[in-house]
Order: sequence, then C-alpha cells, then structure tokens
Amino acid sequence: MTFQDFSKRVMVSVEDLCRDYYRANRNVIRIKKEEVAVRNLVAIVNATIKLGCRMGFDAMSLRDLSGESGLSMGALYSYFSSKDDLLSIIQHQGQSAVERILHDNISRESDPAVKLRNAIRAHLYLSELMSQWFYFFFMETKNLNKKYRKISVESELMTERIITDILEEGVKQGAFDMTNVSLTGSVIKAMMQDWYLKKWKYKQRNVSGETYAQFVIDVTESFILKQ
Amino acid sequence: MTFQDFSKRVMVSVEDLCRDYYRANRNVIRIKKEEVAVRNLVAIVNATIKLGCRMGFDAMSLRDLSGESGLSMGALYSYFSSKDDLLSIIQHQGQSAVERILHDNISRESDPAVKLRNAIRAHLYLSELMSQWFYFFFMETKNLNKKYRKISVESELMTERIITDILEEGVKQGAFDMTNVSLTGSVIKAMMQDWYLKKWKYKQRNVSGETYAQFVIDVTESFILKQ
DNA sequence: GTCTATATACCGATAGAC
DNA sequence: GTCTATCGGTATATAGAC
Repeated sequence: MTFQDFSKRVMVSVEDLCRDYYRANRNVIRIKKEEVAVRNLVAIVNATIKLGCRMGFDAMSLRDLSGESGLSMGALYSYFSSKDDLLSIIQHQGQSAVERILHDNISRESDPAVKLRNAIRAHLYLSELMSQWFYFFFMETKNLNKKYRKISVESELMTERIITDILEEGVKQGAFDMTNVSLTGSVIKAMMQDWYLKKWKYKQRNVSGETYAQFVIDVTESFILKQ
Repeated sequence: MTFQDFSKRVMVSVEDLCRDYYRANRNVIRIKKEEVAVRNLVAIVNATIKLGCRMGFDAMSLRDLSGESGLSMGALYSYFSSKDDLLSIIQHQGQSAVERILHDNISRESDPAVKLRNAIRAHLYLSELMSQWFYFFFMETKNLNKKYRKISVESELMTERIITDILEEGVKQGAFDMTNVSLTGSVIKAMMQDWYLKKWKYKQRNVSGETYAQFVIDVTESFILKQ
C-alpha cells in the first residue's frame, strides 16, 4: 500500500471531526446553525493545532488564537467554555478519530507477517496525514488533568497493543520468533513515533514516509522472522 | 558494563553542574559566597526540573518555583535575570555535561561491534541517571529562542552522530552490513529516547535499564550483523 | 452570532526594608 | 543576601451593544 492509496482511502478531514463534535454537543453549544458552527470550529481547531505546534499550547494566548482563527475573543467562547476545555475537546475528538481509523484500516488479513506490515504502514501513513495532530497530542497532553491524561496514556497503550496482538498471533502460529513481545512492541512504537516527533530531521534528509515505513518493517522483520 | 558500574564512574551531580556555572559566571552573579550560591542554585535547578516535568516550564510560575525551592521571589532574581534566562542556563549547562560525559565514556575500543554496544549502554545509562533532565530538554526545547533551539538540535544530531560514526566504521571494516546508515542511526536513537520519554511505562512493567539496553542492542545487531 | 470593552486575577520583575 | 510589598502588563473570561 502506498501513501497515496492510503490518503485517498481514509479521507480524514478536520471538518468531519468538527461536525461530529458539533452534532454530539449541540445541546451545550450556543450556535444553532450547523454550517456556521462547523466552519468556525474548523478555523479554531486548525489555528490551535498550528499555534500549539509552533509555540506550545500554554504559551498560546487566546488573543493569538483570535488573530489566527479570525474570530474575536468573545466569539471564541461561544465554542468552548475555557482554554482547558478547548484542549480536551481537541484531544478527545482527535484521539477517537485516530483509534477508529486505525482499527478500520488494519486488515482482517490472517497472515501475521502481512498484517504486521499493514499495521506499521497504516500507523505511519496516518501520522503523516495528521502529523501536526500527533505532535500536538504528544507534546501537550502531559499538562492535562488526570482524567484526560488517562485517555492519552490509554491511547499510547492502544496503538502499542495493536502491534503486540499481531506479534503474539505470529508467535503462536510459529511465524515469528522473539524473546520479548512487550519490548518488541514498545520499540516498534518508538520507531513509528520518531517519524512525527522528528519530522524536521526526515524532511531535511528527504526521507519519504514510504521509505521510512519500509525501513521500520525491515528492522522489525530482521529481528522477529525465523531464519 | 552494568548500570551500577556506570553510575559509580560518572558521578554526575547537580551540585557539580551548578558549581561549574557559578565559577564561570561569578562576575555577573550578585551572590559572592560560593557555598551559599551553589546551595541555592541546586535548589532552584532541582525545583525547576521537577516542576517543569510535572506541569511544563511555561505553566510553572515563579511563585510555584519560589515555593518548591524555598527561596523568595526576590531571591530567585539574584540567580537569574529572567525566566527565559533560567531555562537557557539549565539547557546549556545540562547539554554541555551530557556531551562531555558521553564523549568521555565511549571507549576508544577498536572493534566496532563492541564499541556500538558500549555507546548504546553509555547513552541509555546516562539518560537513566538524568532521566528528568532528558525529559525536560525534550519537552521544553520547542519554547526556546532560535539560538538555544539550534544548540538543542545540534545536541540531538551529535548523539545520533556518535552512533552513525560507529556504524560507518563497522561497515568499512566489513563487520556491519546495512542498507542505510543514516536511517539505522535514527531508529537506534529513537529506541534509546523511548527509555526516558516513556519512563512511566517501563517502570510499570518492571523493565530495568540493563534489560532495555540489552534489548536495543539485540534488535540493532540482528539488523546490522552479517550472518 | 459576533463584536468591543472591560472585570478580575495572576504573571514576571523590581524596589527597598532589614 | 533575603525578604515582603508592589509595580505595570497581560492573561482568561464575561457583559452588553449591535
């Protein structure tokens, strides 16, 4: 699967995420026209991710956000109840979407070796499509309150679990051979994560997402495939 | 080399770093008694790292720092000229120390395979000794000004370079065989970095630094050692 | 629905007593 | 050297005009 195939298939858009959020919360959102609400939510969310990645969510003032999104201070508060609330909305909507997309896009393939390759590519290509979101989640969710920090930790463990489940199945079927499934899953996740944490480095070196995905697969397979 | 051997050998202490800083800057620091200055600097730096890791440097107010360090607001400003200055002092002193210790502790061993194992262990054990510092550097670098962000990027590339230099030497000598030295260095660094970025996870699973270091070595060697 | 103007609180930083 | 008290500025959040 190429990156282009993947990006055509998943079609993840900020507008979809905002529309989902609006429909699930129209009872508490004061704006009643869906089109207006969704359009402004998209502007707010995009501006938050952009500024959050550039200067950090905490350092971003709501005046900065007002300027970047094109909405006034007063208007912003029609869409969220506090700055913390804004962070947790983005966190919740984003991580739910990631979870759903990953599960939908990891094939019901029975061969563990093929399935592992698909999973690594799916995760890597998704983190490429949503690289700012992934970076934002990693850098900003540490400062959330307990409840939302828990969601963030669960999200980390969930994606790791997708990998280790495949590894375990492969070991059971005799296709894989490794000393420690849990640690193997951890380092695969670490390698995948590097792609969006060090985007500047890979861009500078002209490494494509496809090249990187294939490389992670090569390293992994040299370790777990039986000779 | 065990973790215990390493930690006895390097003996890195916050007090040493603060004393170095004090002696290099006694001309601009108002406090003239070295023992007083060093004691308070240690308290300030420890408190900053602790609060910075917990809530983020930006979210930490100087009143928080005053409470945690035991010094008053006024006293704090005898040791640094601004909050940004405090961040860059910690960044500069810490990364210089890391660089020096890594270079001192990576053997002049000629066998690339042995040298690579030593380098991975040295880096991992140092990040264990200074785990909060490493975490702090990674999370707060983005908030620095251009000059210090450049230092930080150089630090990232420096540690990667230590690895890729060994890899290149091994390829030249015919001991290693890999498709892409640069990418191999990147993923080794990514695996090493996971140790301090996800400390909570490894602690929860009772994975020791020695176990993790050996695992990274195993994964790496399965990929680069000729059959 | 969106705006401007403003309330209120806390920020980093400093002055001056001791 | 260290403290307390306080400065001006800016933050989040809101009230009320339109």
